[in-house]
Amino acid sequence: MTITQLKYVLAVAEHKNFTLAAEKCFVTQPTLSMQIQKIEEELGVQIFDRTKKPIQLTEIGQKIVNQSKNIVNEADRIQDIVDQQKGFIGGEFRLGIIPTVMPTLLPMFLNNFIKKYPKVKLIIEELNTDEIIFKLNNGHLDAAIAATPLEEEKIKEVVLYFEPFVAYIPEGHNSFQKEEIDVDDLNIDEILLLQDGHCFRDGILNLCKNVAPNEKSHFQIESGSFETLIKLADEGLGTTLLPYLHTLDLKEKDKLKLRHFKEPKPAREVSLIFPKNELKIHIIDALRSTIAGVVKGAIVFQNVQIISPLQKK
Amino acid sequence: MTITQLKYVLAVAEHKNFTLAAEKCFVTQPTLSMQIQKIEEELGVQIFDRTKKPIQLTEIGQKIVNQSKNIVNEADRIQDIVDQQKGFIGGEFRLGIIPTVMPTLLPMFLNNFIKKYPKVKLIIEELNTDEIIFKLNNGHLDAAIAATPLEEEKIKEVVLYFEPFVAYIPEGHNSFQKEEIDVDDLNIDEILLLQDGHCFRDGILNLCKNVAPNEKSHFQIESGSFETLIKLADEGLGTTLLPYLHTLDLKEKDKLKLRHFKEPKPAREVSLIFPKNELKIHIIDALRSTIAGVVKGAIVFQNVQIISPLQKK
DNA sequence: ATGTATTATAAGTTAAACTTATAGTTTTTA
DNA sequence: TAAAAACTATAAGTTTAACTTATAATACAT
Repeated sequence: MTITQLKYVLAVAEHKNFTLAAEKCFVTQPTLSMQIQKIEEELGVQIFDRTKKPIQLTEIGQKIVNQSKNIVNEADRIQDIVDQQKGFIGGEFRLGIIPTVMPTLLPMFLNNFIKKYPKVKLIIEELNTDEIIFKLNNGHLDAAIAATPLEEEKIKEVVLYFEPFVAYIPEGHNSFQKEEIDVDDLNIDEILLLQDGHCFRDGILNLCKNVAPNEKSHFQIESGSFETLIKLADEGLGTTLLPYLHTLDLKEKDKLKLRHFKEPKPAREVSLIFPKNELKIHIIDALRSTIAGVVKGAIVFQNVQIISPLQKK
Repeated sequence: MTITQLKYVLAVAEHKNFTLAAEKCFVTQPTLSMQIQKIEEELGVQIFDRTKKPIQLTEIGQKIVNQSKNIVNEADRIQDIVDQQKGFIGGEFRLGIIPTVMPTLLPMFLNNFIKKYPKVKLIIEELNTDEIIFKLNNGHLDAAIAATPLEEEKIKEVVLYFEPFVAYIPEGHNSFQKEEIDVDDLNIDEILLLQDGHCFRDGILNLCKNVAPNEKSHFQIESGSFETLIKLADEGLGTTLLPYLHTLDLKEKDKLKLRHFKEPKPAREVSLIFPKNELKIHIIDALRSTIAGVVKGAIVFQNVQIISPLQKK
């Protein structure tokens, strides 16, 4: 059994097709057929059920594939270990970003980063906080950008910036006339929230003091995007909260409905998080400094105080 | 980079000697020299410092070795997965046993087991509970025998037997005259304990109601073996507690100093514990049934009640 | 049925791993 | 300190494994 054979197995399992998998592995199709026959013979089991079209994994095959992913992943880390020792900044780097940060932050730093570190191949994935933690722990992500603190045992957090929340108040609302609003002016029942799984939601819930943290809101409409929430608010269904960077993209007409909070402004802490083993620390640090550079110009509120640190779920 | 090369690296790291390592790998010494040069060249680092005698790992080499252990270990599990599917009972099986169970239980079942399952190569290691949990979680043990419940997330527990505690009271002691004693007759300050790290100690501490669980005993002599404790007790330094199976080996003279507890007798729960993935479940089940068979004849107390289940540390 | 897509087999080539023989080092010991 | 011993590296040649090209076999679609 060789690592190469395991990679072939994974390729076939992924593409369900020997010919295509062979291309992806940069070998010919007969090579794949032979090598997979060989490992099947060595183990004494059928990994693939070739009678089905497209090809299917057998029950035992699925288990072998799962374990093979571990092995191949662990093997790839050897090179990471060496790269870190050498201070080499390059290779694949898998970065997770939460949905409420992705559209505003990514365009700000991506171009800068890839120009400055052309040897790094960034693989960026939009994931919610739970998925990020899972994938950081099992090695399928090298780092991620998420709202913190998370207080996860094996994950280190480095704060990138504090982003204040801005209230979006539709015209008919009784707080619309105020220039600045207070946290207590808003009630959890009238705030439109993102759907479950977005860490941003946790932040907002903690922000609203008049609701016990684990008491469930009876409000049922929860959206996956701020655009939807804004439209719902405009329909008179409530108010919503936007992270500051999101408000920069609004239409001028909608910007009139924004109301900043009085000091101390509620804010979220956005951090770069990564496994404590610090395997790719050089790339992580390059990323951190690049983001710090672009954010400095965008976030005008320097001394934001956090009045509601996000709690770990 | 191949799994074979990683095994060669591990062999050299272990034996600090190419010639010996080559033997253990069933290849000639030049093969090892060449393959290790090759992986060093591929990674672009020196794994071994050959200027020192015996050969030493470089700093980066040590990291590579640690990661290689993971990879080789994970690779070996592929065969385990296949074996489980086939119901095959054989191959290496690494079993950890806590020190206070080892000398009494192992001789009882080992002979039976190796006769019944000659294809299994048992590798038995005496370890304390913390080490066992660590090694079960990282795959360096397949199963273990320990006092339970541990309530570890990734570990499953199957009770083997309940073993009552028996008090060992030296002649001069004021409880020596009693035929049966009560838990309350003993005080933590006078009980001689095993040194820290032995889970048995936790059991005893919980047993003594007149001491708060996290309050430290001011008694300083803690031994690593029951033989020492018995001698100390005979010197008038206190009493001690012995698990029932240990009392069977005592000299007749010492057996006179044993006092059984009144019902409900304090006891410890001894279990076979193993990772929840149940990779080698067939061997584990073979082990469980073998031990159950021999213990049935030895533990005469059938309906022992546990009055003080061991707490997780 | 016949063309198409896909996998398996056969034969031959290339490359990798291994062995034997020996040279070069360092350490031990007389 | 010279010789022996212990150990690692190199060289040359062999064996084995991996890979390619060519083609056969199989399943699927129209």
